[in-house]
Amino acid sequence: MLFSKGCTYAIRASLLVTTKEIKDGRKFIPIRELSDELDLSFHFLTKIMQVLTEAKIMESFRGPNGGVGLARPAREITLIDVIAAVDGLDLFSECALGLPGCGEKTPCPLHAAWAKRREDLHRMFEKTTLAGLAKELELNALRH
Amino acid sequence: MLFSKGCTYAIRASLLVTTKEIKDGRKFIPIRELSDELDLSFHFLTKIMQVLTEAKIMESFRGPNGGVGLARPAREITLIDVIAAVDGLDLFSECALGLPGCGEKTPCPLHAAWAKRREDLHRMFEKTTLAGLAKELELNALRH
DNA sequence: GATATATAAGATACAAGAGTCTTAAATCTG
DNA sequence: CAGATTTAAGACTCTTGTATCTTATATATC
Repeated sequence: MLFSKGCTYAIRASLLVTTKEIKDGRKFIPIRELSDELDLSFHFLTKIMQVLTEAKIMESFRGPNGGVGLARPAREITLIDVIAAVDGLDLFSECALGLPGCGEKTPCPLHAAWAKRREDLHRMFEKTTLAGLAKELELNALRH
Repeated sequence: MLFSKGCTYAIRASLLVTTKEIKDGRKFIPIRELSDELDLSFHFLTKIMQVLTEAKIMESFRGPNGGVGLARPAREITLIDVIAAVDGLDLFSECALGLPGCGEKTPCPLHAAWAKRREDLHRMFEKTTLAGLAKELELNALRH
């Protein structure tokens, strides 16, 4: 898999928070509500949302009417922010063959081809914002 | 990581077998020799080479002067063959968010962007042969 | 045929990732 | 203030990937 499970859960949950914030105008969404709708473990998602909170991507609030919400406007949060917080950015800097010395000066035979593509992937995830994905989701719903 | 460790070892070992076959004209290379030169566990590499042998990418021969060798000409073995045997091809067909229903008809918001790139990656690994990588390695050595 | 060499196969051990559970702390409501 | 709600934190378990070890089996050489 490209991302760890935790990372895909983080992306899906962030996106759900975004749409709820935009459509319902709510500031904090209970993690229980997110885990129910995404059909995944509440406790596991809690741990992941804590990581996003530490990374200043989310804000959290305890007690009744509490939950998690975006710490910044959805158009200012990119997928790279979420990926970096959960999985780190090794994927976008590592050699495809895991060779530590591989680089421009001493390339492995796959270096040129992979470096080009991993940078393209990095740029794509950097350009993709939660607001953009939410918009995309809405358009898909309309088309069905 | 893009590939499992076993998969990167498989690629590196296959490539080493290729260069030894081309340069020294030997048919079978002992796994011990490969693990020594690649600096990784002999027993682990043995298991991986068994997978490649089962997949008809390698041939093996026991006893003195035995070892493993390419089952076909190096220009007919692609990286996709090796990757498919060790890690499988899920990476090139799966949704980036791990959503089972994701596809052209019911796309997740990342579908279009990721599908394009994962197909490009697939084509690249499909076009890359062991012979091509060995050639690349030789050119790199000349440039240093 | 005896011995040494080398892979084959499978059992076992270790580590990391994924997921669960429990307890604590903060906050709101009545 | 009491009780309900909700996140925080960390211990714990389960599973999977990674790695090692042991015992077969096949082959070549002498």
